[in-house]
Amino acid sequence: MARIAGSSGPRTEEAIRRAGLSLIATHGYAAMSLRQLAAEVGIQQGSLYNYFRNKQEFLFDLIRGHMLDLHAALDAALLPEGSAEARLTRFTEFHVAYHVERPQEVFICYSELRSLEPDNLAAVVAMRRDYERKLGEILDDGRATGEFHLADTRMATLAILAMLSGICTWYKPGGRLSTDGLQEIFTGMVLALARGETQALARGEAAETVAVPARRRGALRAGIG
Amino acid sequence: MARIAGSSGPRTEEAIRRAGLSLIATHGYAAMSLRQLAAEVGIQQGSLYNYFRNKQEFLFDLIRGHMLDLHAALDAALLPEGSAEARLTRFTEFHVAYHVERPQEVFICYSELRSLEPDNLAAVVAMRRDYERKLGEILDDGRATGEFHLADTRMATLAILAMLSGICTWYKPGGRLSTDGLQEIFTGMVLALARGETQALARGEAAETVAVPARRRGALRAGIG
DNA sequence: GTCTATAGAGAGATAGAC
DNA sequence: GTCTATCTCTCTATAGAC
Repeated sequence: MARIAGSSGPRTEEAIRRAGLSLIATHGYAAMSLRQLAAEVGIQQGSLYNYFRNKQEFLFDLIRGHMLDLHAALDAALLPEGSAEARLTRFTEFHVAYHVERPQEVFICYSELRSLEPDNLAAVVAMRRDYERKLGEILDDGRATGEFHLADTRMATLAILAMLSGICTWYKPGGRLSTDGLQEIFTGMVLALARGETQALARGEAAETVAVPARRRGALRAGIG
Repeated sequence: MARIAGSSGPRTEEAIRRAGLSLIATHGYAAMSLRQLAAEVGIQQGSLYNYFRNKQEFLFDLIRGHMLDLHAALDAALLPEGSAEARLTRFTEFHVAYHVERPQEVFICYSELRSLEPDNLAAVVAMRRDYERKLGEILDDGRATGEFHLADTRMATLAILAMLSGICTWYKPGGRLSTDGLQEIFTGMVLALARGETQALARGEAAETVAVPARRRGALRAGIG
């Protein structure tokens, strides 16, 4: 990635941001060296410190910035009123579109929580709780009105978010499905899940206990040492 | 973690395995140093090389070993015949139980794929494809028999696996729900999702385009430099 | 099989010239 | 704002005594 010599602060900052997102999403925060990052941007490693105080702060800025964007975008997209089904549909459409639009940032926000120092982690977790709460309220409302039949709205919240957020682990631009197509398919699945009401039927048919066998022995390379 | 001095190969091996799972699940492969690992086991860092040739091989052994266990356990648990609903129920019960039983290993198998070298990654991805295929066949069969009404069975496969595998990111032993309780709740949600058939209803109500706003400017720390 | 000691490479971060 | 140079630390991996 060649670079025009000379000063160009804002452009450099944006280039660092983009290169960082890409490198962290691909290799992980701990595995990305600042030398790699600088090379990708086309500057020297020491110059990075004009843009952050240390590597941890860089990660936190990326994640916090994304969370702020996400919340602002969600608040703008959500329906303030309407049926729970309509609101859940809107939530799902938004969530899918956002994940398709910025898969790297979303992925990092899940996968690099472990790399945040305690204070930074706490700040991000609080924002994430808030996001979960907004979905949880829709599900609770829908259960109260009888639109949804969920055994456990907290589990449903986690299940729906995991299902939708999984998109950023496999989505590639230019794939078989458009954003619209993905929204329609996932909206259908989420609504079906929330409407539920048929939980008990099939379970009796296969309700023997499913045991998980014990771990194999000698897991590490046999024959060494 | 104190240790009885002297030789004890098999016990040391198991201790390394367990400490490695814990450290990698907590901090990640790249962030775990072999000094940390050795300290956790109670041996010196150089001694680890009696148990693996290098750090990468250690990771691959952990992941491959887990995938072998997982496949063997799934094959033992799956119903060879029966309705698609019964087979999907059984699949879900198994998957939930396995994730509750070994959350660390499962988590590593998702989160550390990025840390595998190309050949090792290819081997693991192939095993994972096989696992997805087994779920995909159940969904296809159910759609053929009319038990399931899914717009896209490939998306449903990914969605169900993401939803179930998310368990290992938040499950802690001794929580509010037992394994049985989780199996029942998740089986209910998976079956409701698969039965579907109501996709188009609510969508018209909230079908305006949901736009994702542009990225904020100045994402990195303002005012530095 | 475990230990001590160390080689050799690469990491994050800083200083000062331009 | 960027560069070169370097400090200091930690990392993986190896060698050889016991």
